[in-house]
Amino acid sequence: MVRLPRYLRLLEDLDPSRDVVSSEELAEAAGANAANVRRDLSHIDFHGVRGIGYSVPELNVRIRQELGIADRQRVAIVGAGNLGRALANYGGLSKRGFDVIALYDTDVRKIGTKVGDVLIQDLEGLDGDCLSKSFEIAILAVPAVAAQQVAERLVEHGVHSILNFAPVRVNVPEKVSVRQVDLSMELQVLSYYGSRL
Amino acid sequence: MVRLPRYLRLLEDLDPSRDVVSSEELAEAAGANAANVRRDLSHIDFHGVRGIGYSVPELNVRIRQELGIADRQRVAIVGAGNLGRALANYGGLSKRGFDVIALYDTDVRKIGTKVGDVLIQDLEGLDGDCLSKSFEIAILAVPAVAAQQVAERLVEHGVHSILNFAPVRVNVPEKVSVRQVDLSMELQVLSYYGSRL
DNA sequence: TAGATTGTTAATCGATTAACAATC
DNA sequence: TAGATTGTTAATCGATTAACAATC
Repeated sequence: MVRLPRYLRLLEDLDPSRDVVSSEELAEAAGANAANVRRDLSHIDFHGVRGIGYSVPELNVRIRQELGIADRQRVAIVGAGNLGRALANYGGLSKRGFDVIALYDTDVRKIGTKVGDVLIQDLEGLDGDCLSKSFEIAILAVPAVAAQQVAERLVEHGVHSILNFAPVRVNVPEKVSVRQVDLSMELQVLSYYGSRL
Repeated sequence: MVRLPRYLRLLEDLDPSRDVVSSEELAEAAGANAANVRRDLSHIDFHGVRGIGYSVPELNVRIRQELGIADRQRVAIVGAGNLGRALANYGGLSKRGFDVIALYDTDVRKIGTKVGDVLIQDLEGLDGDCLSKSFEIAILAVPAVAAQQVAERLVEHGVHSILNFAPVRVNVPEKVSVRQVDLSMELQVLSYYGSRL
């Protein structure tokens, strides 16, 4: 559920000495309602103590478990353009348990160079690479025209979660989950809400 | 409403010779239901012709109107790090009616240089700049620690829509609308859906 | 008329939340 | 016991959608 990461964020930001947190606090951090939080947590079968609150470390573990990020996750980025490079450089990912282990491009001038610690590799090599260092999450940062084709290749190689920054919807089998981040659509929605204030 | 930009995207991608579109097509493009589409459009008081469909050019105009993007929108980006630069360079924005007219940073080594066509300016100059070339939308691409402070300054200068890429929620007055794009949270949600397939 | 597609009704579903008993 | 806070009920609200009459 979409609020769990927000609860997790609060837990991480909390003073390390804190060992309990209330539904009230979690609600505020997530922009939700306290009853809502209690619902959510009881729904993932996590329980607090009446009159006290929820155990911070236990909740942390439980949410990570639920999100499927108990272990560090390996991520590949496809497309070493401006956006792909920015994402590869973004330190926040590692802090949150995601390791960018590969950056793919088709431009021979880029292949072999590095972005931060990450080597840019030939997209053609995807097949072989998958044998050694596999990843289940990929970030698509390629031009719109290439997105569908690349998505299909990724899926072929066992990727089952795609975060798509290309401004087109990609069609993938049902077993693959995709999230679309489209800058211009975000701005349009923002403009919509902005225009009715 | 959040689906309008998706309808708009289809209209733009449609063959220019097409002059009508059905709720069925719009639904497919937006990942929604045809009844849903008809609801949405009738809700913004836009009507089609029974047995025929909706007029493509008229719907295009109507949606833009509703989203508040009938005219081109001026956007400023704050933060000329990797992400800010990537966003400034992203051609897709202009195509969708958004002009990046300013890129702010506090790093004296960056100020005065250009990213594409956009000059990097001193954040301190925000006040004066606002007099000449004002913008109502800003994209926050600064480090988490600076986000709140910068957001407040933007709001002071009349910005009332903020797209926030910094991995913290910013607190702003009610009259300001904010959208949060948090890469690691997106990945966490993605992982959640991926892990239950 | 026959075919197509809208606009709207009515049913359904899920998400939200106030409220409060339970209980630490 | 008094105070705090959970867990859950029940009411409410809005979003979704099948279905179909309206009508081009």
